Amino acid sequence: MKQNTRQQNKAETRRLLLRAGLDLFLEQGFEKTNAVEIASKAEVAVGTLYLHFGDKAGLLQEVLLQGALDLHERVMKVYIDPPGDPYTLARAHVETIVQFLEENQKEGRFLLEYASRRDSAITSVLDKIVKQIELSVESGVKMGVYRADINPALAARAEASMNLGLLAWWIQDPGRATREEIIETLTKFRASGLHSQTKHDYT
Amino acid sequence: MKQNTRQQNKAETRRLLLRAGLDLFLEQGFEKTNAVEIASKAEVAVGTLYLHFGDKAGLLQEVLLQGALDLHERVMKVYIDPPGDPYTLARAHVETIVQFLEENQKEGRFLLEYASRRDSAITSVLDKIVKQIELSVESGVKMGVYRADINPALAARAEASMNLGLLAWWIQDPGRATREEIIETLTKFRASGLHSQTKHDYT
Amino acid sequence: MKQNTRQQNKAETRRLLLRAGLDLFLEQGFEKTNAVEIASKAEVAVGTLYLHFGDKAGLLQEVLLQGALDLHERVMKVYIDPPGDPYTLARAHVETIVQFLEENQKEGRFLLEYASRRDSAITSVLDKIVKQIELSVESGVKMGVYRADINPALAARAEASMNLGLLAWWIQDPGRATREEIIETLTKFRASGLHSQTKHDYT
Amino acid sequence: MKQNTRQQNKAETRRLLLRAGLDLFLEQGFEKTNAVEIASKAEVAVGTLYLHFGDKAGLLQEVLLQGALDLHERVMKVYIDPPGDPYTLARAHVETIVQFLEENQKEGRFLLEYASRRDSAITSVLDKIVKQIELSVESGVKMGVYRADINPALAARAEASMNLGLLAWWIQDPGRATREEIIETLTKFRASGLHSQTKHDYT
DNA sequence: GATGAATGAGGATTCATTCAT
DNA sequence: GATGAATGAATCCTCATTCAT
Repeated sequence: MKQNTRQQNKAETRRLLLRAGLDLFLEQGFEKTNAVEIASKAEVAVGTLYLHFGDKAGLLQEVLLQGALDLHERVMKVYIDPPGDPYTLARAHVETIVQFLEENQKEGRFLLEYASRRDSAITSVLDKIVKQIELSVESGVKMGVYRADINPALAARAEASMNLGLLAWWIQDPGRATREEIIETLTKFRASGLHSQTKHDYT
Repeated sequence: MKQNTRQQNKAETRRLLLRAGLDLFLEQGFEKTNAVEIASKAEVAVGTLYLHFGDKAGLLQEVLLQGALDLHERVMKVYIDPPGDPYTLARAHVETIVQFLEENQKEGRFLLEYASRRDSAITSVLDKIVKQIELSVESGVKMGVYRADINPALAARAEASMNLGLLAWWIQDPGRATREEIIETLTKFRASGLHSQTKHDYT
Repeated sequence: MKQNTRQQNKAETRRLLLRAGLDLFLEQGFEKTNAVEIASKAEVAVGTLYLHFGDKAGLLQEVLLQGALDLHERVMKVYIDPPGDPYTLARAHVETIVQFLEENQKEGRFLLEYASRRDSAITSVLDKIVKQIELSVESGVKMGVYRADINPALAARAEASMNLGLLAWWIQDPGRATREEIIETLTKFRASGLHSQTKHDYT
Repeated sequence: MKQNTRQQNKAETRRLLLRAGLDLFLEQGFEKTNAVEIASKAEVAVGTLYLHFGDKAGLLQEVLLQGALDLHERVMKVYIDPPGDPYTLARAHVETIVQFLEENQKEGRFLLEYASRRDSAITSVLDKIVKQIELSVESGVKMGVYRADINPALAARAEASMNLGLLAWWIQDPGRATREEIIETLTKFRASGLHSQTKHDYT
């Protein structure tokens, strides 16, 4: 029992540090946030931060990983029992991300901010999401609803980039567009960019 | 004459510093690169860096600005006498960027790396490019070749994000796809994402 | 019985800590070895180290003292019933030390390493050994087998230094000389350095 | 000319740091002396220490090397035009060291203190001195004034250890013996330890 | 007796920037 | 304009030690 309390306290301390790190990294960026500040915000000693995460970068990785996993989990739910219709799937995918961003403003902003950084813990999670999109594109192509002349890996990457980029821009100042406009825009691009059609449509 | 030589030397020194800064920022990132290192690589004294750029951030701004302006100039050329057909325009836009990246690998990689940073000098240049895309979208809508139910500002931003994101990913390891595949993918998304079509197409 | 077991466990824990301390101090030096590391190597909690030895320095003292006492005990045995002949005594003294070093490589190396440190617990033990040598020198002088024009205290100190220094050097890389060569060298210096002889011998 | 002044100032700064380091390391030991303290004593900023020596250990090495080279130079002078008689050579060698210690109390004490530390810059210089003694022993053996049954390398090492050890002990409290007693003791050991004589002398 | 998470003062090192030459 | 030695505030990280369990 006692041991259990100790475990709980340790976990609680860890949680406090993760939250403090998230807040400060988001506010000021990783480089401008210093270790004492984080510890102080978490109301623990600096040493405790190093005890739990090894170094400041270790804390960043964990913060990032935590957020990325949360988002990943959400997005994956859409694919567990996916709507057959690509447009609906595209919309569900986009809506889930927007939903997540609205519920977890800080985590979301932070993730978007660091998603493009090299060597961040996010990269691998991002890759997984892209892979998932790729699979759904492939199945769409097989089913004949998506154009065959497309490279699913590239299309998936392009789409993820578009989502991330537009959302990062939007979330920095949500007054720039309504939630619905954002969802619409992204959905249209996705759905139609993949849909079968011929070039002569444009001439 | 002597004056002229001095001018030339000054410009040359500036060029050396910009190049050294670009190389090191790209290799190690801005924060991990220090002023003495840059000066040393440029084979001048640290003081000289401060003479030319005020401070380290000043050098970064100039490096970024230089690259962004070069890219911007290139992209703008496409819009001076644009092809009427949206698909061709989209392709020309994308091709120009890819071309630039291949000719200026380092500058390109660096720009893409910093494009998503808040407060970077690049942001304003990026905004200009986005604005240009927005105008072309608007004109496409007016001409009736683009769907009317689209927010040109958002579409432009979405497209720019997609370009940047996919290209950043590609340029980190060009073996991931051929140049042509990249151009194709981006062009298709752009052209079709904007083209008139109705939702029932997908049902 | 249970009490007995507890006693045994306590003694065992102490032994584990002493050994872990010895190993790590020898490998990395006292300053670069930290308490958690020692405890971890001994497979006990840090607190336990403090329970047994008060502080890190306390452990060092005990490690040193233990080794020094072991060595002292050995050396003293030679003087309990000493051979009358100075050469044989000198040889027996030297051989005992070499023997000890070979049997307790780690302890030995450690002792030699710290013997010259100021303020180490070893100093007092070393002083005792030197005193013992001094007594034997004095008795030799009285017996007329050692030259009278010598300061026994200094001679004893000189000899102890020589022993320690050469042995420390040897033990760091035993390939440098055979065991017998070391013993021979030290014995000769001792025996003859003290033996009566007149300066004109050398002219 | 200006450049020259700059050079001189730099050298002066270096000298100040070396002296401050020597003083403090001697007083408190390397580990207990901190960088700010050294810089402060040298009346420069901490950064300057790092500019000149890379790190704290770098300063220690230089201090040690400087002292060792000074001593080495002195000792070597004895061997440039050595007295043919071994006793006189032995005495000259010992006297030179004692002389040096008296003239450079601090450097001397410091050298002796650190001579036995592993991996100190001193080791290589000490090895050179030992090598020199070895050569003189070898030549003594060839000339027939030293016993043939001795390993010159070991004898040289033994003697150097003896010198260092006794001197280190003496210099810590010079009241323990007169200068003359020290010289006498070391000279006798050296001269007689090496001189030809047979074991049966002692039986 | 034993545990090990937490502490926080202390120390090493960095590096943007200055300024006398 | 150019130089580069010097600066010192800022920051990262360590680790001996404690104490509630």
